[in-house]
Amino acid sequence: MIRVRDLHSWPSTEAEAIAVQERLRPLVRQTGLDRAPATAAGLDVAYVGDDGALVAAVTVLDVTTLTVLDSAVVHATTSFPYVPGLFAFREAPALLRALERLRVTPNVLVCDGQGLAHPRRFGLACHLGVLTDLPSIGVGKNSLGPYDPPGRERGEWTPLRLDGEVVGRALRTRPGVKPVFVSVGHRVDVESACALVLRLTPRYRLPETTRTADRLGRAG
DNA sequence: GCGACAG
DNA sequence: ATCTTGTCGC
Repeated sequence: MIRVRDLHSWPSTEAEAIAVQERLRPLVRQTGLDRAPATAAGLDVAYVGDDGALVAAVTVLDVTTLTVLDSAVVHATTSFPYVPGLFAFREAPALLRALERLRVTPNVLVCDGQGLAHPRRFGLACHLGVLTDLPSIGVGKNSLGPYDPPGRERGEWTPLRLDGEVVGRALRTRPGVKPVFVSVGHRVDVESACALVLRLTPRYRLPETTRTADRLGRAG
């Protein structure tokens, strides 16, 4: 089963949150995946109306058949506001609780957001990866920085830069459709991350993992 | 100071 | 993220 490492308490101010990110950043590892992952987890959060009520959903898929092997849902309330760069402090607590409820431990976490493609190189994917010590990757629908459009064909990509540093890739998963933004979360290399994303996108722009998690979250 | 800014 | 119908295209 998945165990969450108690590396820090959850801050309530932006300054504390930034301090946590800078303290955990050195723990990120980019070592390549030993072998192609057989299972992958999709994580997503749905917001329900007024306050900070949300639903964290996680699904575990067989990478070959794209069949859902396991899933978990957690209803919670966030107090941390949405601040670009501090996204994890809003969604990670509930997502971690959902991960702890899984009966099947996935080989890799596919997060809905950025990994190293983050202002302090510690996006949601890095945070979840380090706290669970599981391989993880970030697949964002939008980029935090500018990027050159990759070729029109599926599989083509361009380097994603931030502050002049390569932090990920803008990857085309569907011909002529807006690319997704892939970056390393923990214990994976960019090449393996993109290969996995392509396996998870035989039909749609977004990985099947995030699609199933998204649907589960909306269903409640 | 002003605008931009993962979900 | 979320509010939202029809419509254009494969």
